[in-house]
Amino acid sequence: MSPAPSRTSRDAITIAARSILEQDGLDAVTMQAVAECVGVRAPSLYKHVAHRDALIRAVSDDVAGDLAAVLGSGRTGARDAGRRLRVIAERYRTFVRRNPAGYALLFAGLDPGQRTSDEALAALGEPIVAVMASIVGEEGALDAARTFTAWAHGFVSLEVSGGFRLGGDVDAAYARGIDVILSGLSGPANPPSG
Amino acid sequence: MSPAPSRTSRDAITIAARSILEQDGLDAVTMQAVAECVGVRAPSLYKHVAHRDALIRAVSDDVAGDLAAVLGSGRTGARDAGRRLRVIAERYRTFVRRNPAGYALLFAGLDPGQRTSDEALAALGEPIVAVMASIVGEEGALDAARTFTAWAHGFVSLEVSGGFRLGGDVDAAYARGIDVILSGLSGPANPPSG
DNA sequence: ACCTGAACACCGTTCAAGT
DNA sequence: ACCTGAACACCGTTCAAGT
Repeated sequence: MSPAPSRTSRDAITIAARSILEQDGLDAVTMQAVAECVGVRAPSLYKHVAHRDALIRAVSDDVAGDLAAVLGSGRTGARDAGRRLRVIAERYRTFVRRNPAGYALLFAGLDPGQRTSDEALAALGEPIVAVMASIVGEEGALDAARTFTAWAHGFVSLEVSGGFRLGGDVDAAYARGIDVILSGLSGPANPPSG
Repeated sequence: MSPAPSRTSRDAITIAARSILEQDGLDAVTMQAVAECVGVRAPSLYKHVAHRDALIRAVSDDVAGDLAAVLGSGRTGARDAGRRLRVIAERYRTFVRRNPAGYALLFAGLDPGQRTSDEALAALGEPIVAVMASIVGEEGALDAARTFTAWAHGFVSLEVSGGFRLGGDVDAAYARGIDVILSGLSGPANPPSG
């Protein structure tokens, strides 16, 4: 009935771009490649996304949403806070290893308008802050969450980008790192008065 | 005497590229922009670098060398190991904040041939492993260095890419993070038997 | 109202021709 | 032996013309 119903959608375009990104890298996410993937010509994409940067941003938000869902799900699983933190850490690492290029996108864009939105970032940090509150108390939760997040982000980033090339048991090093941080957070340097 | 002495050099080209990178981002590091910066036309660059990727790689190695020099210099400065680690951590953060785009380059290239060389990486980690050896002993040094490096890399990466948008005292959070890790490394989870 | 081919500016890279 | 203009393939983006 309508003169020309859309042959594709913003969602389909975003999914296609994300798939190409993980398979062949950011440079391969070409307007032409994405267009071919959804069965259309490149200029048609501009009916659904403003420009390539906006498309990359959409992919970035998509990844952030998935990660937040993974981290926030099943929050009632483990009883003590230490175990909950370990569960979160494992989910975090698993997600990044499965979506390395997409995850890198979350921190790659130095220019504004392309980087992840504030709400998406807050959603990512929320479950971590919640667990930390029950470990170090409310007032130290943000600092503790930052320390944990910095370590987890740094570890998986280094792992994914090939920074751990000296072998050794990387799985064990990850588990050990959680122990170090948990121990340090309740150690002498971080009394509840902090 | 010689028919045509080089009007530029690989070093000058690398320095120009690095300067453009820090000022305007990776996308601005164009063969034409670099060429203009060294007073030559774009095709002439190919007498000194194989292609753009090789130039980016040269910049990356340059940055890695500078960072290694910063981290390794003056190793005899502080007496106790904890203070030495704090000094390294501060130098690390200062360097990254001064060379954000160059530092990001060290971990951006997922494709081989473009990422930092193994020797450069080893040089970066060496002073950290050395300090860790005097804190947790030889056998736990590599693991401890990885935990510290992951945290420091993660913290400054998040900071530089705008991941800490909730305000708060970021300087204090960094100092606190060092305390947490130092405390955790000598805590109950990490006895010398490790 | 969406799709398309053609066109434009730009970039990486090659190469024959200059000196 | 290095430099250059011209050329090629490719990409992002725009737009008039189709249906």
